[in-house]
Amino acid sequence: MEESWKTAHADLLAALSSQEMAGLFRCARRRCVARGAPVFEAGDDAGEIFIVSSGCIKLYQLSPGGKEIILWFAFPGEIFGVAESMRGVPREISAAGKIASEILAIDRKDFVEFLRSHPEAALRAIGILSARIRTLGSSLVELSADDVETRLVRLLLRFSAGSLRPPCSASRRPGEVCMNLDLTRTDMASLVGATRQTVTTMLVRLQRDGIVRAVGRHLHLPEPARLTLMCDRGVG
Amino acid sequence: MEESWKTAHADLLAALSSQEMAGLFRCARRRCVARGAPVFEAGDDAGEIFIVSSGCIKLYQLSPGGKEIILWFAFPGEIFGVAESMRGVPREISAAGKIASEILAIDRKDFVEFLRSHPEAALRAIGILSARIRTLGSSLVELSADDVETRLVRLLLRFSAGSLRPPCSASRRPGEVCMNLDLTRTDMASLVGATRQTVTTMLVRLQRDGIVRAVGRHLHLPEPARLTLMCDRGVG
DNA sequence: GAGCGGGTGTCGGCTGGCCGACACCTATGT
DNA sequence: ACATAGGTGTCGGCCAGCCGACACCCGCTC
Repeated sequence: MEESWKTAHADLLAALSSQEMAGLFRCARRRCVARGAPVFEAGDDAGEIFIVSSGCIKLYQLSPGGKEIILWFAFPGEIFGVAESMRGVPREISAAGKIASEILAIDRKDFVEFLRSHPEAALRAIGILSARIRTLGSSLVELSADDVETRLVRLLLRFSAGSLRPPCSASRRPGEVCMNLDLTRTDMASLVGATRQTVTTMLVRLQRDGIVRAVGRHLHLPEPARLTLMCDRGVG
Repeated sequence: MEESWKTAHADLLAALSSQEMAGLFRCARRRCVARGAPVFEAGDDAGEIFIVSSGCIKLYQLSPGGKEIILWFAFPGEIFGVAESMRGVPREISAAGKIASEILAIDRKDFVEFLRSHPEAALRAIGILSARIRTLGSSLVELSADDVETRLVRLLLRFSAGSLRPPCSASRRPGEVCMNLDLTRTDMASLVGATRQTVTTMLVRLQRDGIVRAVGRHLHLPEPARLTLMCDRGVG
């Protein structure tokens, strides 16, 4: 019954029979990715697409100035590396393991052939890409309209809401949600388009106000509803 | 021979036989959109997807604070309104005519059926969405890494490079490109994530430096190469 | 246990770009 | 001819957030 670890991006395989899935996986190569190790980098040939089987992959892009901007994380079940691959252009973004991970690599031509012969899967893929477009679009809007605090709060909500992983075992008060993907402040800064220092300061303030609670190495949100409220105020 | 008016987003129909295209268009309703008139708005039911047949449609999103952020423009041949429609959720963005336009509306279920029965078209659609993902991703990176001037220059290049429309008839010096989609300063500001005033100031400076040239109501870029250079400097 | 590297908290100075305000200039319709 | 509306140029005040710098803390390896 606990299906909620899946994200909106993840359901490519859901519509397939186990037989079809096996067909796709037959041409997949299993690959290990160490923490911090690159899967691909900007400029590489985009000959493969990937599926995360365990761990977490960081997708990021370097600005011309060398600053690293994290676009999103790919969790187990999600596909990544699709955009450039399906257009036949070199990689524009980079991917690396956030933690030690295991992924499946599939040749572009195999994947294309698979989509061609499985229209349902192609429609799924369209749905996944659509979701990603909306995520990016909204990030864009946030970035140019909200201040850092709001963006940060939204980030916290996003990464706890879906409960991408099982919640931590630490004591939780009723209603409290757990953000157990432990991001460094630098990661958060890079996700939110701010500096490490600013993020630190904001988080300290949020803790002081009882809006977030530090539990061991990660964070809890005692009153998610209050945070949601914080984000939506704007016009009034 | 002059095919270059098409954009990367536009080639959904390219792979189809004229017969297949006719099949798709049979279930399309032709619709006129006045300048400034809405096609759909955030919150609406996303029951249709659209194809621009003439004119130009502005796709934008309102921030909670009411600020309008332009995500992109859809030009003749391009499809829009796909993302929400393919996921079965209400519209999150809004669309309105930038100028008087004509569009085709297709019911979601007809479009899905079409994709299901035309795998090539589905693959095309995936390519189009992929391109859009990359565009949005890059905008995100720019927005959080570059200053307003750089972003503005990049915008000018983007909208002149593809020569989305035939160049203007005014005299052009050799090598000079024409940006004949006349955006207001406010539009540019909203595309670039800045205020109208800042954009104005920047543009005046760029004109003073001979980097852009005002021709009647729109702009020319005498030395596009120099602009490209401006954007790429960063690390060095 | 010394040394080191990566993550964190904090401070002050500086500034890009936001905000509000105002004057001007062209269309457009009446 | 006038009015109204939308687009443009410019100014000064102001502040959120950037930048550089430094001190601390923890876990790691040699």
